Amino acid sequence: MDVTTLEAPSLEAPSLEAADRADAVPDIVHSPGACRVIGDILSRVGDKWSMLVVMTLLEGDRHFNELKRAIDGISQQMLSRTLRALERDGLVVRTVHASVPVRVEYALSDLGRSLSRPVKELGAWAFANRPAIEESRSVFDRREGD
Amino acid sequence: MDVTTLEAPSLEAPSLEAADRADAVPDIVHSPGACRVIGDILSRVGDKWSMLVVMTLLEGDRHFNELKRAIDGISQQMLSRTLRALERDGLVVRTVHASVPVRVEYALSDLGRSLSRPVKELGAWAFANRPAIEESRSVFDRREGD
DNA sequence: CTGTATCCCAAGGGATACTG
DNA sequence: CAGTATCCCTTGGGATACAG
Repeated sequence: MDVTTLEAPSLEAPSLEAADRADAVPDIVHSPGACRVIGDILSRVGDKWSMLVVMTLLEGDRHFNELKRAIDGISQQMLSRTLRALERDGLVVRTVHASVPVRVEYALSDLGRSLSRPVKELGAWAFANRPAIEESRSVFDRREGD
Repeated sequence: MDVTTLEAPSLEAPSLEAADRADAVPDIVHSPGACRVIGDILSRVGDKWSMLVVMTLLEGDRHFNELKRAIDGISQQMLSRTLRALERDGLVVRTVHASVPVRVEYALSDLGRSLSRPVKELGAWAFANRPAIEESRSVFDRREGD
């Protein structure tokens, strides 16, 4: 699972079967109310913590502090909020083990796992194109500085 | 391009070739600095306006007010900011036509078009699973109300 | 250990008015 | 037409402290 392997995937040659599938996706933007829906889902999936939690849970179930340690950078507050939001949306399943020190396990639901697919694609895109984006930014900023 | 066709795609049977590809994507979360990168890209791509602009531009080049009208709901302010951010990141190309009433054309760059693929996937997921999410929410909220 | 509550600051984002 | 600037309110999100 080396990150460097990410440089390769589908930048110019985007694994045609996948491209195929994407092209088959109707243009949802132009349907009535699509903007609302897109905005809605994005505000859920689009915040970094949700994605990070989902991606972490992809590897297996985790307890609260395991998640906190794994994601690190996230505050208790945000982890708690994020998990409840994900649970509410049915993406994450919360299981309380009524042992002496209470343990709570978080796991992805099937819905959550299905989300991981497009999310990974986006992550892969981000990783693959980050150099291009940063290059573009520095060029832009340099021109601004004239 | 009927929206209803979106109900179908890959909920339980996620178009296996696509699932295949996603599984082939390395787990970027666990590489050093991955969180920062993901968060960074998400804050760019994750805000609804950016996505909406990209998806609108997918159909063809647009002028400022054409975009404003097409997306509707967006303020001048945000459209302006969003376009500049997208331009800075190299996702959108801005062309000024020095005619009498100044016309500015916005178009997707190759990078922008490549982004549209994962973005569409996410949009399709959102649309396909919205019913499940809303169902889950209402169940969750009802239990809260006990 | 697993949270919830409070405080508080910074960023997001709309409305409006003004400029080239 | 294509913006930039200002004002101002809402939301995101961190730190800390407290509770089951």
